[in-house]
Amino acid sequence: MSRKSLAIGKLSPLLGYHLRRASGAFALDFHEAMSGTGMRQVLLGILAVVDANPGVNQGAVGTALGIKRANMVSLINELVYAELVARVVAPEDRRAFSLTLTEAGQAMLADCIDRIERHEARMLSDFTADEQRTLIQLLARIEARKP
Amino acid sequence: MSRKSLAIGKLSPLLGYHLRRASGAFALDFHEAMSGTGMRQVLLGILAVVDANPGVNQGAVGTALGIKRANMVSLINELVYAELVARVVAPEDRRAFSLTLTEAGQAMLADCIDRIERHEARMLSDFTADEQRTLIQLLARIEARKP
DNA sequence: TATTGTTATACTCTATAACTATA
DNA sequence: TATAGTTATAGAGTATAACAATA
Repeated sequence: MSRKSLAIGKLSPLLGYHLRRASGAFALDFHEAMSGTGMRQVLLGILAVVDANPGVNQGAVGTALGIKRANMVSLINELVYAELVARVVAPEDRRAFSLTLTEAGQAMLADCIDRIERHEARMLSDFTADEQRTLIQLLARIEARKP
Repeated sequence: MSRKSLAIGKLSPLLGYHLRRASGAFALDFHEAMSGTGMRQVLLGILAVVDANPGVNQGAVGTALGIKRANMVSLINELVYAELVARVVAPEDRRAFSLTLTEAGQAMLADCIDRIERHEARMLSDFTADEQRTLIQLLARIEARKP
């Protein structure tokens, strides 16, 4: 029965490979954790950034999260349609939209953050608090390296 | 001119968020590094696993890399069509395919690994060797957590 | 002219279900 | 009946280019 697990060869010393696999594992469990909420990783990112920056422009949210303008459109449409985000023309620049969370959006964010905390605790159950901090700090330095 | 960068709020302590962003940043630079080769992250993973396990079955490669059987089909087709992978019916199980790298496949893998090493060196230029090892080890523990 | 958001579009990755041929 | 691979299909993320309205 014991199926010998395969060698990954030249992939093993490559950080990019491990990043991809670890990120995929997290995404999969994240997806399960969100079951029933309708939320996905991108949407939750947007909710969190709008929450932290009420009145922020649509484009600025995209920039903060690495989402292209063109792709923001339908994502924001989804959130507005779900009545989680309110979108009004920005008074000081009528080209732009000013975004805020609705009450339902705030409740959704709070619920999802709860779920995510349990999901992360599950994924990281054999990591010390120190290891978790180290990991986040190292990853944050990689993100920052984007020119 | 200085555009204030936006707060990411409740995302900041979430490991999953940082994993996703760091993995995305790596994927983007990986893509540039592969320019002209026609290789992508998944395809390179397959080449590396076939290289490390000559004669391996198609399904086993998928399992090792977390790729579903159904999705392996067109990926292997691509590699066979590009004459990087040779696919023959497995002598001991005629349902299965036995995969090996062609000479062109070995050359492609070698070229891409060179490019990837430069790409990773670029992404990790301000990381010590110790930090890189730590990061890989922590990530590998997350991958292993997949049930 | 530059910027904000929009539309249209295409490619890739991933997922499920139903099928075939071998075992 | 179980497994290896296949087909068809759908959802999601991301990319580019051309456009309208506003600055």
